[in-house]
Amino acid sequence: MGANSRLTIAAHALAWIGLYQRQGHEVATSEQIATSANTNPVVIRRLLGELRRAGLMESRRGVGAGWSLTRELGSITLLDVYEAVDPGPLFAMHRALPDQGCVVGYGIQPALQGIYEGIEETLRHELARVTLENVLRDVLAAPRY
Amino acid sequence: MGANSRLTIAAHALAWIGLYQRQGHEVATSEQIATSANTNPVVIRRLLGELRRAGLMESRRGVGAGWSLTRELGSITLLDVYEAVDPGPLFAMHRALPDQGCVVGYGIQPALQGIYEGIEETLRHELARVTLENVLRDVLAAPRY
DNA sequence: ACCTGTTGCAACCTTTGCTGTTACGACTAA
DNA sequence: TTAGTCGTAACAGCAAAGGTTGCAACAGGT
Repeated sequence: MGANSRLTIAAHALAWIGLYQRQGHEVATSEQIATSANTNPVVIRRLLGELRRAGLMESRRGVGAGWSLTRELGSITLLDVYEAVDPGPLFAMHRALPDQGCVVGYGIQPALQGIYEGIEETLRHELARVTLENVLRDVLAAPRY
Repeated sequence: MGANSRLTIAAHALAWIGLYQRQGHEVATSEQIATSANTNPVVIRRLLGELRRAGLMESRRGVGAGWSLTRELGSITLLDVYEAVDPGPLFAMHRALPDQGCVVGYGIQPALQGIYEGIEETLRHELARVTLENVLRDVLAAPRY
């Protein structure tokens, strides 16, 4: 499957910023987050831009600029992040319309539509059960050697 | 997300073959299924080949060749089909290893791994609740005009 | 023994989406 | 005015999905 890492990187960034703010800093830069996630600052800015559009973040420009959270980590769920950065359905329909003269070709899309919607609703429910606070707790619980 | 239509096309093919066999035919050809799904026979043969590897189908060659089910539609679930044609995780980790010297970079992958596994387990459970018999019933229940 | 219809499979192309990178204007604190 | 950071466009590289063509392998009918 064309699985991507957008949810992973976004969760990483949010956990990083949350921890950083807890340590007394006001804002975090895309450069700092990119270093931790081992990627390019522009990738981070693009993702955080989508989170800002969803109301989860705000950014300041100019000298001493950077990113900050608009809510506590405990009130942000993986569902909020998922919907912000990973839109679109889990399963795609046919690329070309099936043969509408065939009984199966005619009925398959409505049938699968209903089934897929139920499954995606369950997925959203699961994502909504995990907060970024939970994620950060698990992150800090990783054993160090 | 890079959603693909493999599960959709495979379910379409299975429902088509199941109905066709119920009408007294022994085998179905990739040509017939491709016509119903409005795609190329080779695409169908590739997908059905993966279902055969999973033990859900068998194929005959030569004149009068084609595809047939090895089980009743009622004993095939969407999970069987999903695992046969759509392997790999739902969410990807970072492409490059995060900074292991950073607390978040160090703990993020184990943390997300555990969370993702739970979510995928729930997804599999949901897929397992739907049989191809259910799918075919819904297909035939589509209103005709 | 040949002909015919179908699968099995390799090779290639196009499209799409994600990721990474460079570049540069916009903005703001000092 | 300067310096540091965001905002965003543009482009390249890569991978996966889907479509297409071509052909060998196979098996039933004649």
